[in-house]
Amino acid sequence: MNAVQPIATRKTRNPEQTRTDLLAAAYNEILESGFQAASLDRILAKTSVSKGALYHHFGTKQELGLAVVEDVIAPQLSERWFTPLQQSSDPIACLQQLLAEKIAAADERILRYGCPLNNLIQEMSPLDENFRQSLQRILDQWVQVIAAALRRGQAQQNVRSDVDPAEAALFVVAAIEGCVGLGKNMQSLRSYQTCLGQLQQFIASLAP
Amino acid sequence: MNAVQPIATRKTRNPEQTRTDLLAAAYNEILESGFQAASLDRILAKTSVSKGALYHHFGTKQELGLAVVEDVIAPQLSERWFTPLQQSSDPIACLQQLLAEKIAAADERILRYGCPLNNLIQEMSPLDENFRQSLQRILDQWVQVIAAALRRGQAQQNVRSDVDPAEAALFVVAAIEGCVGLGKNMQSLRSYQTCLGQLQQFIASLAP
DNA sequence: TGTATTACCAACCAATCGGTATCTTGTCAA
DNA sequence: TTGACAAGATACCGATTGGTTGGTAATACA
Repeated sequence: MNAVQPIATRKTRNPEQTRTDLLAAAYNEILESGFQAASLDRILAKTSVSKGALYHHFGTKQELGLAVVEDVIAPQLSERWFTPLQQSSDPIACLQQLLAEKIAAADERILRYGCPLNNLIQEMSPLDENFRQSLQRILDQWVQVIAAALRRGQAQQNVRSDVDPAEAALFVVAAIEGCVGLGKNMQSLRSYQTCLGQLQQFIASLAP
Repeated sequence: MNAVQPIATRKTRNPEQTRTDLLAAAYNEILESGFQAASLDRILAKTSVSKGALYHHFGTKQELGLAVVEDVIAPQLSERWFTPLQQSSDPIACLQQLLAEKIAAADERILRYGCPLNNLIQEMSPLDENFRQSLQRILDQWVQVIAAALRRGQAQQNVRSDVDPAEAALFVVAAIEGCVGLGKNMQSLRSYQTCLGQLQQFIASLAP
């Protein structure tokens, strides 16, 4: 009945899969408990990976956390925000659509646990310089991508010429994280969505 | 040489002072490490209060944390934000001045450790319903005070009539926390201040 | 002055933490 | 087929965690 198993899944060992499983479990554990309170034992219980295997792949808990930032969180943001913005010539329309998607996609999970990037920023930035720099690279890229899009929009007269692209981009990112953080406390889908709606109004005000 | 010691300081016991000392030390420890990672032993070391005394005043670590929220953080915000806004008849001018003060008062400490209220919201809201509700009461009040001020401003035609006071107030609070959170990662006074400057521009846009 | 109660102290506790030591086993190149 | 190394398993470690215990001393009240 069954097809012949592909070699990759017949192997009793699969280090890449082990690493991926650990990253996925660590990502969830960190999202739910924060990094410091994230328990390696709980991560291992979720993956049925042994502690020896974990410490074969990652030298320390910090190293595991940084890998979650680089290999899980960064690609997530890159796919959802950076790529669309880099391809768009009308930044205002693009931002409005991205925010509209964010409003439409709002579910219990983001309302409860917020934004993984923002969570780690608030918790780890003052405590660990490696975390701070790793997170800042992502944040910088986010701001730069929006700023570049706004500049292209100005060239095509889709964006008011008196707008400072860098400053506006900085504020947009801050406001997004602020909205998510507020929704996390309010636990109200409506508050979260109206808050992002106000941000949409701000973005609309950047048009000529 | 010394004046006669007042009775209050001559007493070998001073429970109110003990409680205040514990709250102050806990506030700082929580600000620097977060609530979960805050160590009771470190708090005790800072205050030279015994563990027995701590557990006489506070039943659990959670109770201590909630007391910090109610008795330290809430009064701080009340003094700096609620009172001025409640007394003002021109909410836009008042908000601009409060933000100007925030920009001028920006120092290394807020840049590094951020906003105590926001820190606890991000860390504890998903984990502890008591924390969430206690923090939400403060956040709700903040939003309500701004919304009420905007409504009074509309009555006096200092604020555009097409502005929804509740929604705008929600966004202003979210944006403030977003700016502080962003500065916490960037570790750049300039970024922090320009981000708040953009918020000032948004608030200016609420005027007729 | 006697007494009940509040305030405090020092020593201790089980549980959990991140991390390590030692070992076995699977995989692949030669 | 074999040797070398990567991958993984198990048992253990000291340190730290929040919290408890049984007791003492200061204070307020009668």
